[in-house]
Amino acid sequence: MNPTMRDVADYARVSPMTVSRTLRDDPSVAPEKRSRVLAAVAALGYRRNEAARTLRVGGSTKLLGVVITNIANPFYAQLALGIEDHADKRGMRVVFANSGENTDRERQLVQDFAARRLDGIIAVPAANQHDHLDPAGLAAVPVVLAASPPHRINVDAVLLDDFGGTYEATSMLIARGHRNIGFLGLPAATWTGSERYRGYVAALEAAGLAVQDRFVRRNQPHVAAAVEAANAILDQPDPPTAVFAANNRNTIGAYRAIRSHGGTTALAGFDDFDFADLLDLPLIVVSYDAREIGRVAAELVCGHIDNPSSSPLARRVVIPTKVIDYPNAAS
Amino acid sequence: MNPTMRDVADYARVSPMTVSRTLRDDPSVAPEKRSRVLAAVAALGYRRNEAARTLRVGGSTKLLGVVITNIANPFYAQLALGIEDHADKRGMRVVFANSGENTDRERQLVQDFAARRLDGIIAVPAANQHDHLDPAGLAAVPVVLAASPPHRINVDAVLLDDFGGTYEATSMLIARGHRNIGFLGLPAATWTGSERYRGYVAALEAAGLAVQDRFVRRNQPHVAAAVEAANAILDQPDPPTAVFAANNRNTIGAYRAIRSHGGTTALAGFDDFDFADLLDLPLIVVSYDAREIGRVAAELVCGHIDNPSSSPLARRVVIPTKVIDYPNAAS
DNA sequence: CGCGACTCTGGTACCGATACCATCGCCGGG
DNA sequence: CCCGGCGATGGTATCGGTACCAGAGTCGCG
Repeated sequence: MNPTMRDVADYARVSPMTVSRTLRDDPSVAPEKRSRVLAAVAALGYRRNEAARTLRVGGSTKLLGVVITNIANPFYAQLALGIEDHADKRGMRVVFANSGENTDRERQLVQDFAARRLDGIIAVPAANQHDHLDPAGLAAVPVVLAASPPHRINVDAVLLDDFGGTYEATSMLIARGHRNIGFLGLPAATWTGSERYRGYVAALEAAGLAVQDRFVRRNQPHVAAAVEAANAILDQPDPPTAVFAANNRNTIGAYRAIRSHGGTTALAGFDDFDFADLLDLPLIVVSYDAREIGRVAAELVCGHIDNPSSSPLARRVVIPTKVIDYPNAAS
Repeated sequence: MNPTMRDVADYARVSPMTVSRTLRDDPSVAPEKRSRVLAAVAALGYRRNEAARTLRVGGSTKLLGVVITNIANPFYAQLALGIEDHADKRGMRVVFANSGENTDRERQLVQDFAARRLDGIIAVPAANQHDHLDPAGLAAVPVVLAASPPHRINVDAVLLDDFGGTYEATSMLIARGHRNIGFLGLPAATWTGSERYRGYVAALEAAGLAVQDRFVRRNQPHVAAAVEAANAILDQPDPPTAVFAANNRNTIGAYRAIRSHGGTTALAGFDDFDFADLLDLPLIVVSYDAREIGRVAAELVCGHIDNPSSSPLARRVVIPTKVIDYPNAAS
């Protein structure tokens, strides 16, 4: 068994209280006893049990829970870095869990986080159903959403300008003369999915162009499905001369499909990625600072941790997007 | 304050013990009281305090700690997925922390994990100094290393065939007629760094070629530094006709440098990545199943959790590598 | 020299849940 | 009819720390 505080106390011939105080840096411990305690700690390899401490002190596990939909997406790695940036400053650790874009699993995960009494939760919801993310049902653990505004619950959120970014990139395709533009999207049940679609439609309408449903596919869960969907669009008679892809998975899929079709279709997509400027076809991407999203989300959730009464603010922070044009002149 | 078990007991007019038993699915609770308890739980929004439970039961936080060097590297996202695959099966959660390739921070993180009494730790060490990763100094929390064998401590490890993969890829460059081959590596103080360099040297020597130090750079912490190092190699008189890059960061850096030098230098690198087949220059990569590394590491650490006596096995599992040739014919 | 004030230390109870043992009521067999 | 046995329930101590309060010792000042 691991040594306990009492073991240290016995070894140092003091009371457990003196040990506790020493480890809490309480100034009211005589230097001599203090050093005896520290020597005992070293000799026994003692380590304070944080679970017990948490229980007594009545809170603060110093853990921040993060529920995301898909770790494999590099967007989330950046988000994680941003959250860690801020958590570190406060001596907090970050617990990750992957919902796999499944709301049931998401519910299970946040329940588990609440039972563990994590100090706060940052969630990227898998769908528009958010009842299970209400702090009221989660032992009052503060919740902040990322990439999606809350639906029928009252929490803060950090958002992207999904509509604006898509609108701008689609408009750029239109400005270059494209009149038939395909769309590879995300499920309409997600905020991101509906907003990006809305941006696409608005840009077309602003230019007096009609949305053609035969050029629209909205549910590709992985790259292979995106390739297939893009092929289906490009194989039609009188195919579009450009495609907008609503996230990195779809952009990659579309890229592969376009390349295998001769590479003459223009492509724009949401989410920047590492190699966007090294590809062998031109590309427009909607870029944003994913790390900043994490940082802001962590700040917001820590604000609620410090000041539990401030729950019902429901703030929204919108992170701007920037359209980047990679000409990628075939060398 | 959150409701406690006593509150539930009062509400349901039973003793706390009956509530505890009900929530533990103990069969010896009469159906009628059982349903009264469940009703009270629902009415009060009660949630069992896992910290208290852990304290009493004396262990099992059901948390697995993962210390990695750099979350932004997609390799770790796959590793994380593999770990989660296995952890999930056992109802465990995963706590992540980023050491930033800093051994002091790594020490601090594992100490913190031990103090929290996590059930196990999986670490990708930042350097060859492993004393702080010895379970003996960590409240006997089982430790498994990934991507590096233990140095002077006695723990299991999941390894990559760093030497073999590098040897094979370098040999492929030689087989294609290259005689001067540059090397962009990792710090010699890391296992991965020294093994991959060893593989490079061995392949050259097996072909009767000499290692030329002027073509070797071994410490690029990020892509920008890798670009610079690659430029420095390529700008020399009589430059190499091929380069081997020891990880994805260096491969990307080398790729950018080669491209800006006209794209005539051949390139091979360790780590596959998403767009390797979509670039506009040919490329050879050493590929492996990163997710499998995580899965195996989780299995090993769970083995020790189940059977704490089996500590001193010091098993090694080696995950094979596969060389992939992306011709990337400029379309 | 006496007394309050201040410093340091230890005893005790308690955070929330559960292991252990005692108790109570009920049943059937002798 | 009495007693052993069993199923259901509750009381109590405990896990490892820490808040709170009490007590011992020291010092300075009137």
